Amino acid sequence: MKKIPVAAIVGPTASGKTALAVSLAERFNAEIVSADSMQIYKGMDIATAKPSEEEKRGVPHHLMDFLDPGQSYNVAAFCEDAKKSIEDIVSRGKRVIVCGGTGLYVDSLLSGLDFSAAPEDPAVRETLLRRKEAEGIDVLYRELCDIDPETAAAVDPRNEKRVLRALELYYAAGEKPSQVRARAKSAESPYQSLYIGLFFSDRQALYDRINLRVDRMLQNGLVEEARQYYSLPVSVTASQAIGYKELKPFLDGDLPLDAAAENLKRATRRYAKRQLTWFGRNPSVRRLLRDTLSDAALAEAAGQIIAQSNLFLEDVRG
RNA sequence: GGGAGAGUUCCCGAGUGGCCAAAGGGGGCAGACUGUAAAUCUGUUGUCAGUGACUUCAGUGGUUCGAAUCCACUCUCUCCCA
Repeated sequence: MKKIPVAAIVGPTASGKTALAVSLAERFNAEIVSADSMQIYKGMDIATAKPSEEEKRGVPHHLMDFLDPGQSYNVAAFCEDAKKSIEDIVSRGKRVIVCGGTGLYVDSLLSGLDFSAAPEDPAVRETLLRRKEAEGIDVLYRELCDIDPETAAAVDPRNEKRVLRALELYYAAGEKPSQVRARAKSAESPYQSLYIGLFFSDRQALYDRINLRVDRMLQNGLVEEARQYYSLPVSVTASQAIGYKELKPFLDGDLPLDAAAENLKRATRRYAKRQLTWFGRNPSVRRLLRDTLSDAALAEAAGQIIAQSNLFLEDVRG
């Protein structure tokens, strides 16, 4: 079967992925599939730097702004939804550009991970959670060591989420987590992907952009958005968003706004660093040094990479 | 003017004679990452050569085999009485 060509724009937050993706979409007659774990949520606009209609310039964006913050979401759901979006786009003869900063989502999708092989089991999870409370994570980790030394070796004993998930996999699937995961990985990817990653030779240049962006968010009403956000129930997934939890102490009157804003900037910088680490280790990412490049110059450089790769040469429908 | 107290490594903050380059936290830096991933977790953080050396605990001088820790004076800050 012919693989579907997909260009992926990745990079840290505030690096200019959104604008770049829109430019490229216009140039290559593409639509955008967002791979962002927070921009999926409705109402969380300012904090997630969701592009405005104007910024989208008429380019359709998929998997953005479609879920209520009360709903949980995860990689598996993303991969499933993204697959459908891509099929839809391709069926209409358009190209696909995946754009987003959630590395796990992008990589899982494009590498064709089969999550049906690694099921989720809320009941098992619940039981494990309760056991953790009662017996402690150490006991569970030792259990994992007995069950699957290979997985145990790769998981830090103190990383409760990972220990729990590994055990969940075992009790839900009935076989070693390492085997389950190997199977999930074995499926061949339906995509032919070209990663373009935005990087900075000068870390401070990125941090300056982040700081500036947070200031703008505040000017644009982030505080009010945070108030609304806290007026309704939020899912675990949505509760992780950077932008509200940092402002909470201010909303509660425990911290002045400038201090809360500083914490928000710091949280964002750290997030960006993790993204840099994630995408930086991927050898198939074509690096573009963003630094002081203008949006136009950046779009031109990225456009050339895509053109030279012949990724979008053939008719998608083949 | 008189009295009380404090000055520690990027920051906060332990340490009151050797086990102190100095707890802990914060911050920084680096890394991991397969159904919560904007999350979670790890390592590292005086300098230099890599089992050692060197410089550091406001400053100067002193006591001692040995001081961040004791003494004297100096500087700075906080507080109380005038």
